[in-house]
Amino acid sequence: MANLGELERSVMERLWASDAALTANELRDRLTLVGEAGEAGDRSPATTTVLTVLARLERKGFVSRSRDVRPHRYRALLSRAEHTAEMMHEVLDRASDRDAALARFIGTATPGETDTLRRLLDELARR
Amino acid sequence: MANLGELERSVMERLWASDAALTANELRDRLTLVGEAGEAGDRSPATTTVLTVLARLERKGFVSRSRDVRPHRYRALLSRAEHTAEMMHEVLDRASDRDAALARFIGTATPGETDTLRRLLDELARR
DNA sequence: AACATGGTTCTACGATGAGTAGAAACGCAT
DNA sequence: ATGCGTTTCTACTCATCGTAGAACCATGTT
Repeated sequence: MANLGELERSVMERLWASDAALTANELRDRLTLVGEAGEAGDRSPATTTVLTVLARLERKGFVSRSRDVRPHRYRALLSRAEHTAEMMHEVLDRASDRDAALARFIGTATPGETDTLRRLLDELARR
Repeated sequence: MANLGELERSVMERLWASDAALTANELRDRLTLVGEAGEAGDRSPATTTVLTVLARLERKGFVSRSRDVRPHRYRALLSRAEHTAEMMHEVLDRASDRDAALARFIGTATPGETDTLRRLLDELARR
């Protein structure tokens, strides 16, 4: 799975943050590009820019589009959590020495993360 | 951390697989590009190509180079396991809802993986 | 000292991906 | 039929990456 660019990621972020499917214009309004150094106020990208990015995200399988309503509506295919988990598995699967990688992962995890993991594994066992 | 290209990844793979630091030529010998469709036999990239890639990997902080020996020797700065764990943490940190992401991660992990995780967390607690 | 030889750096080209958005085509309400 | 918002097409720029020749450099040999 190809990695996303900066604007693509921002778009996904807004889609993930919204329960409802959004239109290109709604997305444009929610997007704020970081203003250039010598500039005041942040801009938004043009609507066509957002549409281009959405088309690419659709082609890559990250968003789906409702073509039956007139301003097309877009939504993320996976939740942010699902997407993150998938990425993590992908990274892990790419490593040939999974156990060593997991050991490192646990070894460098925060206490909060290890707590969460313990709880999750317990729940899993209890079922 | 920028993601790696295909050749860059192959080079890292050989460095990870080798205990000793390698020279550009040793790496070239270990690299086998997938031969083109209408071709027989696999080729290796030119040595200069390998050197270019190594310079880029050095700039990106993935490999270190011994400049004091004449054929320079290159080695990976992180082990494959360390690198994988770092990637996983990076992905996880990028998600705003970590617990949900971890839940999905555990929910879609293989039994082997959950076993390993349990063992690791036990060890961690026992210490 | 001059040279040969292999190693390294410099430079560059082509391909691809991503941000950007105008121009053109489209669909629908009036 | 016209107009307006929406969508697609096309295209430019920039960065990255694979690729490698040309030029430069270090070292041992003659």
